[in-house]
Amino acid sequence: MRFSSSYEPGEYESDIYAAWEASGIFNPKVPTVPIDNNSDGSDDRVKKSNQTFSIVMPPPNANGNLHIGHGLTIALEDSLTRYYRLKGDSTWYIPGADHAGFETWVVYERELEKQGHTRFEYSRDELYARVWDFVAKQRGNMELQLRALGASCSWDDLTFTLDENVIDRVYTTFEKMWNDGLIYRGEKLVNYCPKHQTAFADIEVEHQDEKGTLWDIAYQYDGGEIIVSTTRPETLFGDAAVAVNPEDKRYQNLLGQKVKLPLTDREIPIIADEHADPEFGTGAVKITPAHDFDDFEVGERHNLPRLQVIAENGTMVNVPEEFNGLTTTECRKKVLKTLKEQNLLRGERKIDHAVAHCYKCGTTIEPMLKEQWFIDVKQLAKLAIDAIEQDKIKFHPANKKNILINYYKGLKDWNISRQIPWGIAIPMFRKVDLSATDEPDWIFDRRTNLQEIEKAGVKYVRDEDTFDTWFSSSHWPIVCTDWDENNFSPYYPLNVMETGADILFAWVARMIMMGLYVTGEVPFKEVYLHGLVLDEHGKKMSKSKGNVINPMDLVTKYGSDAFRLGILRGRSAGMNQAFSENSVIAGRNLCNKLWNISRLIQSMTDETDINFEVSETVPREGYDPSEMSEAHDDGSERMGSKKLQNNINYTSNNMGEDWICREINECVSQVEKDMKAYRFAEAVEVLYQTIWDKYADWFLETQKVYKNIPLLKTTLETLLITLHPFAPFVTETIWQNLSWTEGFIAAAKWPSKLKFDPISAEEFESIRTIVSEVRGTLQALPGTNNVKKYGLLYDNDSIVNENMLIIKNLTKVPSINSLNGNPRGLRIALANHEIYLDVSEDIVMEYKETLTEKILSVGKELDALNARLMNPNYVDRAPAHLVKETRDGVKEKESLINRLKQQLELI
RNA sequence: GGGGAUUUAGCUCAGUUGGCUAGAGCGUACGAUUCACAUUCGUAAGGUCACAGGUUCAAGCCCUGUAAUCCCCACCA
Repeated sequence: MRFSSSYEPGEYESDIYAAWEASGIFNPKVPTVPIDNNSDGSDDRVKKSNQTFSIVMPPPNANGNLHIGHGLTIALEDSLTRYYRLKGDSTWYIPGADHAGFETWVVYERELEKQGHTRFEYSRDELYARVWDFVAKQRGNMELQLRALGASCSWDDLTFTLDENVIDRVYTTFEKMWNDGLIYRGEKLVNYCPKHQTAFADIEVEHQDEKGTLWDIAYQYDGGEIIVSTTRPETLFGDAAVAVNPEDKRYQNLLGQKVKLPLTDREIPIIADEHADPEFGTGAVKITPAHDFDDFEVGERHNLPRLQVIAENGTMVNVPEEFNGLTTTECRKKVLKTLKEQNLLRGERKIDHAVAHCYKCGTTIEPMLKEQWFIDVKQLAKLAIDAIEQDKIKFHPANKKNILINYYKGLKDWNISRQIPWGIAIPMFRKVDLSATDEPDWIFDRRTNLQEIEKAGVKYVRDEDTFDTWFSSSHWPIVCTDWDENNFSPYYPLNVMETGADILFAWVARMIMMGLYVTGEVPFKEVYLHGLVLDEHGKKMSKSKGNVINPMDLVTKYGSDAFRLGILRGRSAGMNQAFSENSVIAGRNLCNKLWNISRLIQSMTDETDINFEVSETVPREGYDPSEMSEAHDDGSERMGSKKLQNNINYTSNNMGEDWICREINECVSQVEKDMKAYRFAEAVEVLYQTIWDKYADWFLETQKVYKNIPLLKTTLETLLITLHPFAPFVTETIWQNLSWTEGFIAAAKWPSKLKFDPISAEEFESIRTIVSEVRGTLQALPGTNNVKKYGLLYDNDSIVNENMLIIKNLTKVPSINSLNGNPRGLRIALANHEIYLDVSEDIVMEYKETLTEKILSVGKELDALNARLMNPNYVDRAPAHLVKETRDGVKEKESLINRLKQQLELI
């Protein structure tokens, strides 16, 4: 016996993974043109394979640990990959690791702080080298965790986001964009975090509603004043105008009037602009083009000067002496105090307003005037919109299609500069010698390892900034599949892009634009987006709430398969859904069930081999999967219940065999459909039910009476292979332990359909009905331990007669005997067979009430069916097969009621 | 302000082009127990499918409206 009595995943998983990895089955095969695959019936998969299946892993942070979202990602992606591998496709699941520019930088900077240093003590190149070492030391954890989760990816092809080929590709794109005029350097307001001292894309900023104060300040002029409302009095030093709405009657006469900026000697004009909302505050608003996004636009419309008054470290500059160098908070206090003293502060009120925060440290984002590199996104967005509107990419869930199109339509130019050292250097060099007027101010050059280059005798220095990580990430499908302009790649576009719905805009949207721009093709044919994994109460997981579930803990506790099965259950595309340990326990139980099923079948096989040497005489050829085909409707080739020779115990006609073949076929088809439609939870569900409720609880119980070893083997193999994509470890472990299987299940062939006799299969249903009703009736009878008390009687019923042993085993009744004479006891009415529970009249009397209730409930069902038939519109308009179904139903219910009534009369 | 979702059993969710007599897992109750598995087996209870209208022979599903919950985008001087 090779199997221990329960499945202990920890004992096998790492060895199994190591064996897979060493075997090379995770590496992609070279796809080839199909060569006449019918003539010789050749089974060589590589030769036949002309299909590719490619998928990339959204690269986890190279120096981080996997969280629950990664666990879901891997469960989804690896199930797909393994499924298509079993289907015979050349599969390529490409793993990745992310330098995670800003994330890692934040961690590193904290590390520096702990050591009592700051980033400003080092040059950009020194910092880059230091972070590289830091990451190298941390790296590897997450790769081990990916293996523990069973990710069947091609490790030789792991791509790191700072690999040379990635940087090369990014520079090539940047150069192309530069030459195409899609890149420009602009002085714009950017979201700036004074703590991290870097700019952010709009998407990286988090808005939060906060209580704030709105102050009214008087801006005076000769003979009058205008009251402006502001939440940011400290920025008044940068004011360039006061704006009022052109429609606002109150201020018509003031347009063009110059007012004196408080606390200064400067004069600014009152202008008309729609930005000013007459309903808000006093209807007059101060315009600070250098420190507010709206004001920046107003400034552009009216050609106002942009005066910077807040420096990059968050302190005041270009302001009167007494305010200079103060932080914004200090400055606000002082400004308010001074205004009050000068009697210019006219009121204040509390308001709710949204404030932008750094998504990492929570510091208030300061809109800052900076020169940055921007991508003009109009053309790129159009490429993407066109492709999506032409359905070149299919979305799961489907509603993301329009959401994405809307996003592209409102997309603003993309700031790709970041002021952090940890990232890909921007390959642009600035002219130092401004007297060389004929030369361009900026030139593109790949030599970013140099700080300074010389071209045509002119010196240029490298831009210190690095790329936004999303700029390089947007090339991910291109770089992972080794696509290039000359050779393309048979794996590009990817079959599917699987990632979190939360980065639809940040990543998916940009990959689509970039893929189309660089290759002319969409980067993937389908997109599957998963939602957030919430805690068991449907709340977001967070460290502060303490409800974070670590996937690796669950893997250790219950096994990788249990985790995968658990996290896939009850999950559908794009939805944020709850997750609890219970679902993992259910998965673990399934693995254990399968383990014990296999243990039983192996022991049956061993026993047969020893006692009867059946393996020599069994008509095994009938079950060779390679020769299996669709079942014949006429049942002419009935393989499921083929009798075994040379063994008196086995000369049976077990209809459960045909039935299980039918059910397994149905299950396999359903899994195929579900995988095509990305319905992972449904695929797992149907497998769960087939394996447990049908195979173990019914079929195997019949096999304890009549063994059909070849069929047991075939059906077990079929179920193992079909479950393998979702539970790779336990299926492989079993496969390796079974005495008759060869190779890796991970590289096995997807099962073909089993042959069976549909009539037998259907007849087995009535056995199931009999058994269920006997069980139910026994439970409902008064007293306990009824199972042992009462036998069954049958009258002239061939189905019961032929399946007596099976019924006996399934119901556990002590005896089944032919009824001699008049019927007695309690009739098992549902299945319409002549079968009775041999109970005394007293017991039957006590059952009377139950029987009456049953008649009533069936009567209700009958009434409902009849009511439908009484409706002439139904009979006329509903499809014929439904009407027939209803009529058959009526007959069935009527005869059931009759049988029940007869029973009642007998009492 | 713009957009997207969700609402079905105590909990978490299925329910695909309308055919439903609405399912599953967990939980609950009752019963079982040597011979694959207590990580087990059997049986059962549990639902006005959020609400109100409409379309249809037929609505959990389609249409209109309402309510609640959640998410995204933009903006809030």
